[in-house]
Amino acid sequence: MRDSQAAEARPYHHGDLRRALIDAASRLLEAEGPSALSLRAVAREAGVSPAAPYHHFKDKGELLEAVAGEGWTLLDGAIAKARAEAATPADALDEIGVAYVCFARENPAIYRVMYDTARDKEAFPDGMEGNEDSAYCKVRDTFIDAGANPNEVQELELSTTAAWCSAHGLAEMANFKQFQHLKDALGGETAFFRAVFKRLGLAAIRAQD
Amino acid sequence: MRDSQAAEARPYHHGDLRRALIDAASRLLEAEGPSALSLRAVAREAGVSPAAPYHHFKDKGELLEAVAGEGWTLLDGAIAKARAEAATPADALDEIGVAYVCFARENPAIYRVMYDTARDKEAFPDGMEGNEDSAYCKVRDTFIDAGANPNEVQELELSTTAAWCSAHGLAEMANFKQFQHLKDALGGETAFFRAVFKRLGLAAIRAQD
DNA sequence: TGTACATCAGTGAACGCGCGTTCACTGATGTAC
DNA sequence: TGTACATCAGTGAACGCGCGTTCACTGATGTAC
Repeated sequence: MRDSQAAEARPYHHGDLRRALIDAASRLLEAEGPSALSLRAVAREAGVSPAAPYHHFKDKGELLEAVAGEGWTLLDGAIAKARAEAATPADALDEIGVAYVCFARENPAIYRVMYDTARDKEAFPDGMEGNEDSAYCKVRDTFIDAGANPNEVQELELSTTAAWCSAHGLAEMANFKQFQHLKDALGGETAFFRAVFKRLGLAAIRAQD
Repeated sequence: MRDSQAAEARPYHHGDLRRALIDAASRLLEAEGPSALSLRAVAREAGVSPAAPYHHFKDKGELLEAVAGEGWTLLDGAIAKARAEAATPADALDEIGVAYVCFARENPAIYRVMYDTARDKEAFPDGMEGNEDSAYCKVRDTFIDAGANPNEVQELELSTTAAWCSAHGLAEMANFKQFQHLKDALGGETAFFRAVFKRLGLAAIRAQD
């Protein structure tokens, strides 16, 4: 207990500083917001000298990418869960959307970092493209489950894109004051998200095929 | 021509420094990206001392808000134009979306600032709420033009929200590499945007009423 | 029309700050023999 | 099992930097008389 930061008497060698730095960054992000995130602050939060992170990350950007990657993994999980628990494939489309927006609401700063780094790279993270386990492919496959023709690849991609963009847009505006009365009228934030997706009629999209 | 920055021999009193600072900020944003935007850089770009902006803006935040406000005005205009030029009200819903995303594509950094400040305030800019001329209201009224029941206020708001969120989402992801093959297949970026909105079936939403 | 003076809109130097990163270093660990 | 030594993962001081903002100032403008 000789160190004010760490609960345990921290050994000279940390054990898993990489992990600890990512966690510290996540904590700081949610507590102070993205603009407050400096490498020095992360090191401070992890109870380590400002130079220590350089043994685990090339630079600040690489740490941020790691945080974003962690976020995408969590989001993948939330989407998979929503899909698995939905009563019908058509429901699953809405419920995946709800889960997506809820994730963004619960981790707003990490969500922001996820998209900031994605925008910088002008691409979804690697996992989304070739990876059949990616969240993007899960959404696409849910359209197929709901009756979309798997052979009409282009239509399928457009549907998936449309659904994904809607969810992202809603995630970014979810906290706007202008929506408060809708949330109240519908009985809560989650109900509001669900109503928007139902209104979009994602399930109806597959009927066009 | 004694000053390297300004083309004219600049008088001691600028004339309209407020305007010039907003323009300089917009220029810098698009040229260098949002992270490069400092008050000092804006003053430099405008050919003025670092302290000069403080006669026109309380602080950096107030300048950014002014830039964002300018952006919203431009976006309003683009939406009004798209609505006016569309062949039918149903088309207008798609074309407003296309115009929206194109605006974001043409002014990516300003668009980002617009939403960053909006998110910080947790609200659309003032114009969107009570103001019947706001872009948001224009979209809502286009749904009515297209056949939505103006008395079902809640449904109407949900439709407008759904459309708006879709457009924002697409705007933020428009440049992702993963969409390149769709753009190519469809014959260009604008065609891709249009296809996504058609796929969303915004016009079909009003048919549910 | 002329002049005194208040006000306005700039200047440029300075402040303290936290940042990302580098450096020479040192303590801890693990491995070859 | 012990020991020499290479390697690893930290330290903490220092670097230069650009930032937002403040300050006392000064040149330009406009207005009252």
